Amino acid sequence: MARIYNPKEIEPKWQTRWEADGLYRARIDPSRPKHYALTMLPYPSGNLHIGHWYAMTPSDARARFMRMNGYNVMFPMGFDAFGLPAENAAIQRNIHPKEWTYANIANMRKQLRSMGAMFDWEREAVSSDPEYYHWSEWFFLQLYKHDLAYRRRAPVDWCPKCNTTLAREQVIGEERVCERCGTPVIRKDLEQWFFRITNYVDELLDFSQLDWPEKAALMQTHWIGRSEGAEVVFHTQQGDPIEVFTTRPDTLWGATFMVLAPEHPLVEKITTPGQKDAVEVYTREVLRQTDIQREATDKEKTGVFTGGYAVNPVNDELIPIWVADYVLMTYGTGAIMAVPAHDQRDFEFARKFGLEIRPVIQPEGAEPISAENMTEAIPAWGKMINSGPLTGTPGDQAFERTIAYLEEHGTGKRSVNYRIRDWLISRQRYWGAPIPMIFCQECGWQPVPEDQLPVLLPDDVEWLPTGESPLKLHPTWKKTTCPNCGGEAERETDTMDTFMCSSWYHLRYLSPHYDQGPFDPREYDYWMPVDTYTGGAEHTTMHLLYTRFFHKALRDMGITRGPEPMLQLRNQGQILGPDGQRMSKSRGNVIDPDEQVDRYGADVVRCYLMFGYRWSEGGPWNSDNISGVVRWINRIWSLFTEPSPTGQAPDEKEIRKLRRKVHQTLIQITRDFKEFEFNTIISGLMELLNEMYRVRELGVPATAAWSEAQEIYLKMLAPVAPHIAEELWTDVFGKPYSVHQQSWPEVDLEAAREDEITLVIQVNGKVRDRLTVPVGISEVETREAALRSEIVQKYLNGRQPRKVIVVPEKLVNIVI
RNA sequence: GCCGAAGUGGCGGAACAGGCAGACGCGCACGACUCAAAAUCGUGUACCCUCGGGUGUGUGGGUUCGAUUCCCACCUUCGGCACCA
Repeated sequence: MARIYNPKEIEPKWQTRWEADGLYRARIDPSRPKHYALTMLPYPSGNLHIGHWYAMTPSDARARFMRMNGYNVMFPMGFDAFGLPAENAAIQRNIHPKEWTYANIANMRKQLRSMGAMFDWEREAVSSDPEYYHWSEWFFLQLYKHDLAYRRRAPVDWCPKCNTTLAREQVIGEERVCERCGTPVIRKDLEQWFFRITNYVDELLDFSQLDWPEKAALMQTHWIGRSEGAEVVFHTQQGDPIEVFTTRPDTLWGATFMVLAPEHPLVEKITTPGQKDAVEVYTREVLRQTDIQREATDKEKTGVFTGGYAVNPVNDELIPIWVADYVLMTYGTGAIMAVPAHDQRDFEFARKFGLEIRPVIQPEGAEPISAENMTEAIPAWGKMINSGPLTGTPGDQAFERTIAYLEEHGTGKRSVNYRIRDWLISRQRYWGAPIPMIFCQECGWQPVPEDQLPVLLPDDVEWLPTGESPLKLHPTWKKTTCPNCGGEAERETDTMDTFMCSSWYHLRYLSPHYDQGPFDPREYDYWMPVDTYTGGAEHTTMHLLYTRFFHKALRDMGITRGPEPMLQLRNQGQILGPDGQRMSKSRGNVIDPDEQVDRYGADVVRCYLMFGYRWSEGGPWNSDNISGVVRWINRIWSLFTEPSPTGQAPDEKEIRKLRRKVHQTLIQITRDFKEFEFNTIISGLMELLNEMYRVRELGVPATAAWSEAQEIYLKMLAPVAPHIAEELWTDVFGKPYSVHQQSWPEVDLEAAREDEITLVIQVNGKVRDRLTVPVGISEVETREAALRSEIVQKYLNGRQPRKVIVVPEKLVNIVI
């Protein structure tokens, strides 16, 4: 009796059965190769988004494919559960962040289960659980012990809406807005905790061990921003050294003035009494401005003369020292030598304030440069001119020879600068892992002893409308004793950046309840590193950079091993609303996955998300296109559950054709899984189904080839549509449970082989004829067959071809 | 401004070593079934055409017997960076 395809019945049925049987439990098994597949964990915002489905279900399909290929696969899931939205809910709706977070997690677990993914829920980790953040704190202490965590007063970015500092990476775009809430950040001078990610910059620039998208490596490379150059020491007339960094030491003889950042510590000292008022007015004005105003690249250069002079160490010339806000205190030394002839910014400044412009580089083949005629700086490399002893040095040697000259004379040295800053991890918020440090008036900052971890967050907290951290306001929590002298002391009330928690979650999945350390070393030895990591490209310069740093720092402490934590990375694109805009509640274009699952079933939603897009690109949700997938799934159901026509004798040729299509599809789909090309996996399965429908009418269903096709079909379907595949395999066909424990089918190359091919005949590059020829036809035979073609004869019209190109088993091009 | 990626039918997309452009699907048209509609099934579907053929993968050039694919320039869209010395 044919049944109707009813995903509402079969999907929960199998989800329950798989879970009860522990089908997806990942256990150490040294006899099998392991595969650690990881997809970025969600923030428990309350509801799963269709974007989560888009990111996770193809990852799941691929993890399932790896499992069928003999790998012992771990595919864990958890929650990045600390963070500001929980506190905002607390302030707005008077719900405790813990309550809000854990209610959301409970809901999202349910939603995640409806995907039918092979998550191993026994390995679930939640970063806001004390048993998790115990070890976030412990990692902080290890970094502190190894001098990779330190406290420093520095100008930092502050989000006035979130009431907290942010890492440089969390300030987005030219508008310099908060990564979370989009509010423009302001600059504050604060004492904060930092991690020394800059100790690892050179290693972080090495991507040779990684199979990552080039784009991701490039973004990290740009973010780190390595520049090679020289450090040169100038001296003021009073004898104070001013260090500058330059990428163009070869232009040193063209330095006609110096510029200090307004915050530079020497500004006050070198300013002469006559310039004092002007300098003070200027610096005060600059410091008043927002970063956006100050760092706008199109604004006209401003600055003021200090009255002081410095000596250029290569020619002993006195050059004026200016203060200007186009020099940033946060990069290099906060001071520059200005070479207006060869740097556009210095050029604009010099023109505006009438400072000398002196060309010292003559690029090859260019007109001789003269200061009067220049309309812009000449940044190109070239022969050194007007450069004392180095005059005449060719462009390709200028850089090295100048550095050698500086080192010989003790006035400078080779130097490398980076754009990246140390990672600011202090957050003035409640809902995060406490920074386990104690301040004692006598002993200074002291780490919390490891046996006193975790420092627990207090539950009894209140929020003031000012948005100040409740930890700071708590009456007793911060009061403690100094671990060193036993005297009265105070806890650090700042918590850690949540990126700290997510820098090691892949390690917590190894053993989420282990209490002797952050993870069980036996699990580490078997499962790490992560073999395949998938997620959004927006995490490239934050989470992914932090995670790599974390792994390398821990490796140097002997905690982790190997060069990298995540070997292979793939980024999926983004699903937009049906209007092509980013989905958001305010636009009202949000697609709710629960609704879609309710309407079509999880298998259809999974397959549509795989079929409709290039996974790496994404695109707008299209509710029309899903009907193609609905039809396809229904046609699978019908073909596999309805009786096939009988009576007709099978045709050998059709049997051969079916087997060929089956095995060709298997080859194609195997490759597509490896390459993350999910759309052609589905279209391949659609094509094969169409072929099965075709031969069904031709007596083939009574044959062994038909049974083989059905079996291979369900195995290939299993990773993408796990429920219907299981239902058909186990319940309809009565094959041994579970389809998800079957091996990936073996390709029969003989069956996949074509025995004749369509030879394309071109005349002058245009297709004129097609011939059917046997596989293995020789080049000579191919050529002759093509020339015998009537159509070719007509074009030749008795003439000899000028040239005949033969591509074996593909094409002949006859040039007349 | 700098760096990078991408532009293919009405639409999503395929073409994986430079060798049949448009697989698969949506949509549309026509047909079958039906009193009718939906669902389902079948056929067709890049454009132009005088039915010989001609044109066509953002635009213009180049390399090649042959280019969606390689090279150069430009346009558009998206992503990253942005006074980084």
